[in-house]
Amino acid sequence: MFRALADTTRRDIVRRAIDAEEGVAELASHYSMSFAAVQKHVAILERAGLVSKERIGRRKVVRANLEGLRVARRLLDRYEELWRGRVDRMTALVAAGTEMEEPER
Amino acid sequence: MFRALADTTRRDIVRRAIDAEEGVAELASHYSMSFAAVQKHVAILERAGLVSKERIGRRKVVRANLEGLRVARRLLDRYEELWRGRVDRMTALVAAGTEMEEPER
DNA sequence: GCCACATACAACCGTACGGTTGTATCTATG
DNA sequence: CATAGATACAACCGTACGGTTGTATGTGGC
Repeated sequence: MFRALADTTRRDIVRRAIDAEEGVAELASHYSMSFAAVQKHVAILERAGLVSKERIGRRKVVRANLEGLRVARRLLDRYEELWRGRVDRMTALVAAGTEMEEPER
Repeated sequence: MFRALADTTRRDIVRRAIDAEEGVAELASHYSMSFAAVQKHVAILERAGLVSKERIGRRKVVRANLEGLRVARRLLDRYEELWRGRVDRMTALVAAGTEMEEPER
């Protein structure tokens, strides 16, 4: 998931896939790399659940997957929760009047 | 940034860095790889602004950087904004009674 | 059915990445 | 100040990744 988002081109594809309804070839036209390269990127994004393809005529339109993006965001949210949890625990510790046995080291 | 989060070990280090106050060596003890490898991971996370080190005695304690994590989350939020913007534009389009020239083909 | 278009996939290539070991630096402690 | 502890850094290695070209598959138009 994060691995899929790690590549600049792929993040840009996701961006385009959000509001455009482009096929793979049209997407590829925006970049200075080969069609096949772009297609591989799309495949990776698809496997990561960030994008999905729908056959329309002879094209396959690439659409961003909101739910997929939400999954990634939620993972980052978890970190913030952990952070908050840590702060809470520290606060509780202080509130309980508990001193640290080994002040620092 | 996303590249830094792309590695499993690094994400785990971030997780630990949130509530633990461990030095690089202590962090390394959790993983089955060499000390140097873990240190390189920490260096990458540091360059990405996700983590910072503070000298305490002869150790360097690794702490997660909340602001860094927020940056990543905000980037993902932007995608959702784009998505919403797209929906809004479509709604506006429909509201304006504008028909698509090429319905779908 | 045939041709052109759009996508898929395989084979290959250079390079960056995750890992190793070895050596240097810095700091506390005896 | 010598030594052990903790971190930094450089050189090297295998492999996965981003890119290429070439060929196959599938769909629409004539």
